[in-house]
Amino acid sequence: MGVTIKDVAREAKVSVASVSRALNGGSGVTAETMERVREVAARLRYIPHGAARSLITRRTHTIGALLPDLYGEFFSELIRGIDLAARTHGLQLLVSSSHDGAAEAATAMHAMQGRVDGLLVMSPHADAAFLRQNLPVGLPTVLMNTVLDRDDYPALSVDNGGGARLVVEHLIDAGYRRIAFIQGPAKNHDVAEREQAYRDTLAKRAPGSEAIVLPGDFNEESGYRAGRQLVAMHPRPDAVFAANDMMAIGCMAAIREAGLRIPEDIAVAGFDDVPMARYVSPALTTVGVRIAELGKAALEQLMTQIEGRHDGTPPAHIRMPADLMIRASSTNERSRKT
Amino acid sequence: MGVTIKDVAREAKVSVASVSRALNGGSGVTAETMERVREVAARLRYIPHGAARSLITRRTHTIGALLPDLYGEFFSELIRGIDLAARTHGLQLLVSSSHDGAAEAATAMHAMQGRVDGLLVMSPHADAAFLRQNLPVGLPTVLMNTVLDRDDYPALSVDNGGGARLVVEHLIDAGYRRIAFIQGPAKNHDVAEREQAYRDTLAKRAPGSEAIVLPGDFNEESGYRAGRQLVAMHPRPDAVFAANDMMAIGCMAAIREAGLRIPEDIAVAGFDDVPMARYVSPALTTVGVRIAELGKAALEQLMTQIEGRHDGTPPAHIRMPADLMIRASSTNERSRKT
DNA sequence: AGCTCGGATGAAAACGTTTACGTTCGGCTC
DNA sequence: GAGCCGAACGTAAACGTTTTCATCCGAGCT
Repeated sequence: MGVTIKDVAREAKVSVASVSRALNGGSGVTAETMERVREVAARLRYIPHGAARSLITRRTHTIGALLPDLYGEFFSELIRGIDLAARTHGLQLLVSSSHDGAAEAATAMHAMQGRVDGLLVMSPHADAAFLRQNLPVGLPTVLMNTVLDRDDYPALSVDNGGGARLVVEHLIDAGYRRIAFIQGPAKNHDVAEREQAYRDTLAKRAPGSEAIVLPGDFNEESGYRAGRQLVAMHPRPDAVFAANDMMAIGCMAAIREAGLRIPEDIAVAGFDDVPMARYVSPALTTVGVRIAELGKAALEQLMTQIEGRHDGTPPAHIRMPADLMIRASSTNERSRKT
Repeated sequence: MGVTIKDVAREAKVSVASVSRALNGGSGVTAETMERVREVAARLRYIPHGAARSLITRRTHTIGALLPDLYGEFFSELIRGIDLAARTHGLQLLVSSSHDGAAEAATAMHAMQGRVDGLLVMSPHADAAFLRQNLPVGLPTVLMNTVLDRDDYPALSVDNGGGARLVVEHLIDAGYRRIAFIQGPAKNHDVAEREQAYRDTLAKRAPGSEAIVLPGDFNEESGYRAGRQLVAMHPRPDAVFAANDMMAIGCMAAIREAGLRIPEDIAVAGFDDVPMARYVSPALTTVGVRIAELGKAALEQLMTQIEGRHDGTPPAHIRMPADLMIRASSTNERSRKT
């Protein structure tokens, strides 16, 4: 169907080898034949067949990204960071998302074999055993936000613990004491780290107070439900820290509906700093995680691996710093309270 | 480096042909040898080489998506729709974005050759001549939001004109008369359609009023700048229709800063219905364009083309309906005004 | 017993490239 | 003018699969 290198060779009256030389480096051919070949190739609209080419060069100029989802600001931002970095290296992006089950994730990984030069993996199913079993051997891989018992692969992740600690410290410093926490999806490792830091910081910095934990699933609606529970509690919490921004926003809606003021009656904080966070009113205090930077850093890490510059050092595990963004939803100037 | 089919064949003491048969359909081999081959393949962690396989099968199980950008709600949503549809067909997604120039877009297209079964194209550079010149011949292609003089390729696009008309009609019906419009990027075709409909509707439904057009570039900040200009005008417009939601939101900030009320002093409307639109206050009147559905529809269209069911009918050009979402930013109950 | 038929298997071609290796040929050095 | 060297070019192998075709073998039939 398509026009191949042979067609060009025949038309230009040279061998396929010369066509290849003329179109690539250009060394080893006369300026004249190169000219002629290029002209013919353009006229015939010859475009090299990617699969055939990468079969022999062992290079695909593509990197694969395995993500749990594509929905929402977080992944949008992550992909953007990866894509931006990828195109400075002249790479394409093969994305695969929404692996609900481990089997599906495995299939996606297998499908990458021979089509990518390296893999960026963010998957809830990606424990060490799973990876060892399913990763194509010898394929450079970098993990993102993945819990790993051993340091088999380089990994990047958000400093969930540090971010959550900053939030709780900020709330305590602002005088809030009964601070609730809204969880995310059950098996999410990021959430677990945030919750742990919430509990630890609370215990350390406000010894008398107890942890108040409500369920959630990262969606706005679950934040709304948690907010409904929250306002009905006795005694009522005076601050709430949601495991992500969307739930915080849902929670704010519930608080407003109950006729309470933010932050005078209840302060609200989130996690992620999605663009929307600064537009809701009051603007949402949250943790900025520089997601695009994480994507970029992960790709750079992958590139050093692909280009074979393993300097013998064991694979690094980098934590991306998380910044506290203090906004109106928690900046009530009130002094201590019981 | 990787383990190939030959390794499996040697280890299982059969020919590569039998390995291939055992691992694929399974027909043409004894149950016993199939068992043995599968065991060996699993033990060796054999994963077929995608490029080699698709070189001969002429199938990649991948579709390419050429997008101008990945940033923001619009593309996030679009990719999600495409991805969702793709995975029901068992397809991977090869994305390529941010082609600033035509040359870059052409390179991206060429890189797809031999790596995808079909192409989804959304590009400002994609006029008919460009496509004819750069699209790999014989590669199924569907266009999205692309202006085309002839009906060479099937295409899907948002009903920009219809959506904009609904907004302007709504504003006029609500009693607004001095309605301004904030433009998007200069060469954007969607924007041009929206602006045209704005002008037409205004002329038809509110004959006395004149068009007031401010520059913008789709970013929130340009909306803010337009808002600053807007509030300083004499006479001041009493409504503003931004070519997208982010600019509308920026504009709202400028209006609020000027001490004016929305919608009492100035009504605001946007386009796209990004998730944020319902969370700003007042909630933003806008046009919902079902972006994910557009992506899904485009992919389905592409699939029928790939599977060779061209039923002789000329390629369809489908318009996705746009729904007016009336919210608080424009629902001031005021009767006519000069 | 001889024949045919069909299923399991292996050898080899094919996919479209790149590249190692020969071959040719022109020009240079002596 | 003979010999040599290097550049240009063609031939063919290689990449890892799938698939066609031929071969082999055992079972069933006459």
